[in-house]
Amino acid sequence: MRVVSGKWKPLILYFVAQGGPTRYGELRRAVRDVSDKVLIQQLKELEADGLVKRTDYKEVPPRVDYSLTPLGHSLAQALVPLCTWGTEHMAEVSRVFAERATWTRRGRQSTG
Amino acid sequence: MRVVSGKWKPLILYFVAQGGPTRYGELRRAVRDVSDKVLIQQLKELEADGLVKRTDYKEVPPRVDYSLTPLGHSLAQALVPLCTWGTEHMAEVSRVFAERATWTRRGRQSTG
DNA sequence: TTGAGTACTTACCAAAAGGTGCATACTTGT
DNA sequence: ACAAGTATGCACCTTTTGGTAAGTACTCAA
Repeated sequence: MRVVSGKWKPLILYFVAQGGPTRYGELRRAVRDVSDKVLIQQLKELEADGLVKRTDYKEVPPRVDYSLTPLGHSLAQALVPLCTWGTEHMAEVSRVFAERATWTRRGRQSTG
Repeated sequence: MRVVSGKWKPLILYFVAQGGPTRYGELRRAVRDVSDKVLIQQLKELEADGLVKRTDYKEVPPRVDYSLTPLGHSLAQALVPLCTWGTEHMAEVSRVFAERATWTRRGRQSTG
């Protein structure tokens, strides 16, 4: 749980798993709404945990890409059923979530 | 991801899945190291998300138990591979983690 | 010379998450 | 009378997480 917890980590794993080695800029555009700081941060953590590999081509202008390690691949596999669950039950889950979001703003409910 | 994120939620799901309807006190002792406040809080969220069902027997002294809804069961299923992954790669992952925990305290590394 | 693109880093800030300790209302055991 | 067990609630605080805005060193195009 510790390794995947991070607002954007599952999404990062998803994109890197899909596209093979992925450049930083591509990830940045793919993930959308993530800031540089956080994206870098999560990539560093994934790298430190041995899930992704960072390759620096030492070119100028800079070129770097990220790919999954074998460990990362196995994790991506293990996440598939969860991803499927999310997709299948998205409607069900986000419906109750939407309801909550409504009354959460103005006080407690009175569901007797 | 939103539904399972919470320091103790996976563990709660695990215990409730294992033992069938589980009383609050049992959970409390099973999960260990969780505070009342947080345990209750996570249970309420799981309930609000439709994953667990709370049954209050209206007795005195109070008796309440928690069980999985069908949705909760399906989620527990989807978590199995991830759990397995965690178990299988625990050594690998926690080794790098331990190393990091060491130098993280005294400054950056210089892995050239 | 200005602007855009590359892959980051840093300082600062806000929100979320989790933890501690105390309170409740009632019963059972000593 | 007093402590312990039952399932919570509340006020307060710390830690963790994520976000914003700016800066870096360098190249290419206008």
